[in-house]
Amino acid sequence: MMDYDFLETPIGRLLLVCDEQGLRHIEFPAADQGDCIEPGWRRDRRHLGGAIEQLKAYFAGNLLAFDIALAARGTDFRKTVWRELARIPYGETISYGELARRIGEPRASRAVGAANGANPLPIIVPCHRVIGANGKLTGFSGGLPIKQWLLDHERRFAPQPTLALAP
Amino acid sequence: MMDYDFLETPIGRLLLVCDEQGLRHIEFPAADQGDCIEPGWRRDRRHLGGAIEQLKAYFAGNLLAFDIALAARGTDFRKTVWRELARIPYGETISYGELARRIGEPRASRAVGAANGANPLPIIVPCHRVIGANGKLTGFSGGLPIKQWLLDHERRFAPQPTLALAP
DNA sequence: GCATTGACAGCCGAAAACGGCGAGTCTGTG
DNA sequence: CACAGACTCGCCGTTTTCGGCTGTCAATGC
Repeated sequence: MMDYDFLETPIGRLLLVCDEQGLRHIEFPAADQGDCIEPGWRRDRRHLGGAIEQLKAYFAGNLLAFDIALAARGTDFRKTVWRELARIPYGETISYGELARRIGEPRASRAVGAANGANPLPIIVPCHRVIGANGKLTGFSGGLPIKQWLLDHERRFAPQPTLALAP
Repeated sequence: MMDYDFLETPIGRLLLVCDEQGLRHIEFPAADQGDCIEPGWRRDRRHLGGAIEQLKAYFAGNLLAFDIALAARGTDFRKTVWRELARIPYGETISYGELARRIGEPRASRAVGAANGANPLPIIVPCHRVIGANGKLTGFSGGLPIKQWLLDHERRFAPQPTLALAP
């Protein structure tokens, strides 16, 4: 049984989908003109409450780490990549190659890019924190402007490490 | 001498045909607009009693294996396939390729599909328990919805193996 | 009559194409 | 010389494509 509902955010309307096990899918319906809603789903936010609350807090700048049940489907490799994505702290960015190294596949940077593109839970699984080795943004399911917006937003609210200047 | 009669079931009206040796034919007359009845046949359920009783029990969920005389006509290859079909247990499914392997013709999966399509005794010879290797249903003489119905029905009444979970 | 062909309720493996990359090279500018 | 941009090539997982293998029947062509 799949439930869904929408959430209005500063970057547009989000479609959230979940089943009994957790959140399955987040989409930017503006990107696709279609509704992306399949027959058999029901509009019901009872099981989406936690996700909606945390996303609201995230966009308000009050939440640095999500904690909800996720139920993303994918191959083993992709799940490994997504798990590693979740370990990148709020406000930080790394390169595709660095992520490849972190999962022990130092030459799989390109496959990491593909796995990033297949991430079904953008924002919550922070694929936007991965950028090119040269600093360029290079791609995002919701469009590069949204990726930039998310990074700016996080840079604004990230806890600044106390500056330790030499006297 | 051929006898026939009809039977009302949850999936529609069935036409049953038999001769002295056993059941010859089962049809979904709704699918074809014609009556499928040939001149010379007589409407008489004396020799169909066993089949009708067992089909009723099957649809009530009280019968897991048929036991009636069958007189299906076909080539040797088809009869081999149909015999193998009858060995698939209630509530289980296998792929066309798996059935081909079981009859010792590992590369004849496509021919198995054709033989399935020529099965004159659907439901009793359970061609509905054969599905694509990817899990899709792909075809059934009475229409895919009925195939799905039969599989759901059997999954509901199949004896569940006791779950042996690690403590 | 008899051979040929094509269409089916499929499957499997190999090969190729395709990305939200990266490191290195080359080239044209100031 | 420093440097940005275009280009090449190797790398990797995933998806798509493709050919070949089957029995039967109906439709062809001879």
